[in-house]
Amino acid sequence: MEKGKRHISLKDLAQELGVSISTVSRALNNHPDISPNVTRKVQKLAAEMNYSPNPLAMGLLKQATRMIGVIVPDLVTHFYSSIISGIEHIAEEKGYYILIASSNESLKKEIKAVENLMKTRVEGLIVCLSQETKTYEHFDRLINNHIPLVFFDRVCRIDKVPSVVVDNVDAAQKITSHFCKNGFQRIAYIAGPDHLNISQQRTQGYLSGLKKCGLEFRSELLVKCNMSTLDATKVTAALLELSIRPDAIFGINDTVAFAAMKEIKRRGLRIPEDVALVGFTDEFHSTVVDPALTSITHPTFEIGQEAARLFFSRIENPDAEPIQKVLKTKLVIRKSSVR
Amino acid sequence: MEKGKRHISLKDLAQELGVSISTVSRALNNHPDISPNVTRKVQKLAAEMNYSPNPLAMGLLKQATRMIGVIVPDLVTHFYSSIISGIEHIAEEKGYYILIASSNESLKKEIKAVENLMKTRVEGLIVCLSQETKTYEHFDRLINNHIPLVFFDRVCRIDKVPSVVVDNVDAAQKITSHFCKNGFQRIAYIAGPDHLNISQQRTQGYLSGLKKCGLEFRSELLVKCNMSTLDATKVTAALLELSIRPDAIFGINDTVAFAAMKEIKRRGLRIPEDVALVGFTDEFHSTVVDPALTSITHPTFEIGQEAARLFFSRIENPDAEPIQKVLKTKLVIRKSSVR
DNA sequence: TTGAAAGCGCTAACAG
DNA sequence: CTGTTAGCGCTTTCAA
Repeated sequence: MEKGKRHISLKDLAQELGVSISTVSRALNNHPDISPNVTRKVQKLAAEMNYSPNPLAMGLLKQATRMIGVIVPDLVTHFYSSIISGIEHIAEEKGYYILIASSNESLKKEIKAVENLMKTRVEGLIVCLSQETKTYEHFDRLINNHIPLVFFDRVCRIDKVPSVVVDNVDAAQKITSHFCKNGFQRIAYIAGPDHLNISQQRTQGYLSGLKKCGLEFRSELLVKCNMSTLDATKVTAALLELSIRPDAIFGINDTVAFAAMKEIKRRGLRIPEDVALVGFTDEFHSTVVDPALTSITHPTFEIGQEAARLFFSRIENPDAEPIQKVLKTKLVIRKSSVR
Repeated sequence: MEKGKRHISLKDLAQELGVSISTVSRALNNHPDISPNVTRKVQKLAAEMNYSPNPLAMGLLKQATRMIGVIVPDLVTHFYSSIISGIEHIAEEKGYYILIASSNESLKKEIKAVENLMKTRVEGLIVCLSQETKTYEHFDRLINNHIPLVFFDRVCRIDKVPSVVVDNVDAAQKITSHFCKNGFQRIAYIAGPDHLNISQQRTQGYLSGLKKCGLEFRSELLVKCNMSTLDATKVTAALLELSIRPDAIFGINDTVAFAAMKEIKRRGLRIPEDVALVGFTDEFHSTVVDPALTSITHPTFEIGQEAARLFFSRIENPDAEPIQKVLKTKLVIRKSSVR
């Protein structure tokens, strides 16, 4: 069995049976014109010889590769892996494959990923913006060419592109209220870059949460970081060194929450006695740390599924108004935030 | 720009320039026969019109899709995601894409994944066996058909298939010696299923480690689990309930180590004072738990890179003797194992 | 130096 | 009911 003959083709079947290629093709597709006899024979042989249609040939013919490109900021955090699982789940049902690329939180790599994926003729893209992304020409090009596109979590152009997000305002508000109910008064928030929708919305929820509880907003308690461990550690340190330090902190995501936790402990402060802590993380990580971290858990798998569903409805109905799915998060209360 | 004309083809370029398709093709490939003039003109227009060759057409012609199938037991742990990153890194250099499938630790899904990936005409497979996999017909078929195959971490058929593993014997021995040097006497080991090479080898390292330190092997301290959190919790509980309980435990992987940690803490025992703990995990998880977990860290990214390299040398030289790359692990000592 | 034609695997319009 | 033909985008003889 040498190279080049690993897969059998319609031709092989046709030769074997002494009929034409088109007859075989029709029989395999249950075309009504073909006699039941022939159909049966063809399908039997195809099964025996383990025939499977060549997707390259199909793709070339139909101009459809049944591939979706997926771009995520990174591949190694649970958040994205789990979303990818969700996407894959729906894609598989539809007989689609996904091609995964990571932007590594870099705009340059994101642009490159878009280009590369388009070169491979994926039918469209499902994307979470990189942290650096503030310009959108690379997506506008797709939009103008009517190439199916869906954003999730970190999104843009929502008037033109379907998207899946969680209710970040609500989530941040839940956290603030929770702190408040538990008697915390000086609630700090470590935010991300301003241009990211998730950061803006969580800030908004933080502010409205404070107001709802009748707490005054103090600008020194709202700090920004670039969501790296290093930067998060630095801003946490700054918070803890305030003349009157916060008695509660919430971090915008996993990385930030864990960095904060380490820094608080490193300084010999106790959680939650000295400083309470809440993050946005997943089930697994939250329970493995000590103290177990109260956190907002994202419905990651569902986010992926929903994004894929939006993608397919886009393929089927390209001209429909783009919709935005907003999923609810859950606040899971653990030790890190209750005295 | 309606559907079906998103990409421009050689034909488009040829028409625009009033030359034949073959001339365009040659010019683009810098064929020496073509006049420098024409070559220049063609390449200029191609660049302007943003031409990129259709990989489907190429694949059909060359019977090579430039795609590699990757099958991992799961997508959501750092270990595999990071290995995938490594594979992707090398694949990208070579202009290859990877198609990822997860077996979810199930043999049935693994077989299905092999089938599906082969149907998409990937050029070969890079695989880590599922936990359930004890039979290998689905891989033998590939081997017999000379389809490039590489295994990593959990491997089989190593006389026929190149593979990448870590030195598990050495790693387990390191752990045992480390415990011993720190004065621990009753060292327990939570192993995985017998048919997995990683489990066998680590058991071997555990045993030789004990011997080297002059410690006697006690059968009640060597327990097996199926590497699920549930099962790991159960066997940890059993260990802790022994009439004379172990003063040190090492767990075969992340899941087991964390489950053990939780169970130890749940019973009010202190780590490392009452029971020391060591695991096989990655940097991130090990430092985030409390106490920080001494652990063997895998060179995950490199494992992926190495696997991809083996894959390509397989493609280039299909008949070479398959080799096995053995990578070294590192024991990173943290609080969980030193008194 | 260039063009025409065949063929990779498949479907579909057109003829019988 | 079945075969012939053209064509998806590309490379590569073969001819000119």
